[in-house]
Amino acid sequence: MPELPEVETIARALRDGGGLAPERKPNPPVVGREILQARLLWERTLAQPSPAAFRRQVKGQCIEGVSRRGKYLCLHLTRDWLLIHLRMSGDIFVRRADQPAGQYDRLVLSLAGGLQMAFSDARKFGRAWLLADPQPVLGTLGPEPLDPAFTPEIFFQGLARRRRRLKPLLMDQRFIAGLGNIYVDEALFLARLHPLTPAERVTQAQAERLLQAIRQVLQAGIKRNGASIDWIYRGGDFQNHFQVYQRTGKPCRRCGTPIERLVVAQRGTHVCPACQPLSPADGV
DNA sequence: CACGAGACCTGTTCGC
DNA sequence: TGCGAACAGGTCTCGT
Repeated sequence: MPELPEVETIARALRDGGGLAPERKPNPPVVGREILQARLLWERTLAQPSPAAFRRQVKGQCIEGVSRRGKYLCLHLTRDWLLIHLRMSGDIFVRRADQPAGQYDRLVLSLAGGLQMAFSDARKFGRAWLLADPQPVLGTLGPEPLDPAFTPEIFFQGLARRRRRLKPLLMDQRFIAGLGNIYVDEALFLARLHPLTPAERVTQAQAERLLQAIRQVLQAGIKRNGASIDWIYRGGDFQNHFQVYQRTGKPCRRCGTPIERLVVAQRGTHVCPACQPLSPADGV
């Protein structure tokens, strides 16, 4: 599920209060609350440290703040950082302590004030880290796409140095942080660039357009509380505004040409063949 | 350096 | 109705 806009939505709800129960009913913020107890229901969810050390260390710490870096949810505790990556099917639910556990709960924190915060994850790909220093995990991430310090010029220089195709490059979290399959497809459509375009072939003007498109789709996603598809991550609305993602065969909203689906880097990829032509020189 | 395949997992949907 | 295949928002590792 979660790409940058979905994780940002969750971070804001944890910080400011908001819809995080399975039904997305408003909840009080978890910031400022003490962690009374941790329950680990699927051990491999914890990347670091050991389950015993985790339970011992996290107990009694207070959630001082919540932020996001790339697709990581970052809980700033009294002494440590609790980093959570939702991967494909993860979500965070806040409920009253007396409410029943969710079917896919993997890690549950009991909080002061009669609340619990659950890391739920049907596919068990999600991971959590408890670290004094988050740098080893977050340090490999590329720039934040919405950071004004990340200029079109820097982006263009980065593209010019790479021979990779645009789609796998934009999905690479070391190159740029936070984009996944949905938002890459949407951004490439907006910028009218084919996913197989070699990065080094992108002109300065196209790079500017692409960065602008990336920011536009991310901001639209955040504004609509993320995208909800299938049974995972409910509450978002951005899925109703997709231009190409999962619109195979449907008419392009710009030109009417049927949207095509191809596979790039083993991921389903959606393009308008008319709006996003691939130069013959760039091959397939 | 870049790419593809396979792993890690479970659930839903589609075709026969 | 049943059953297997395909597919799903991500990332890591290995082989070429």
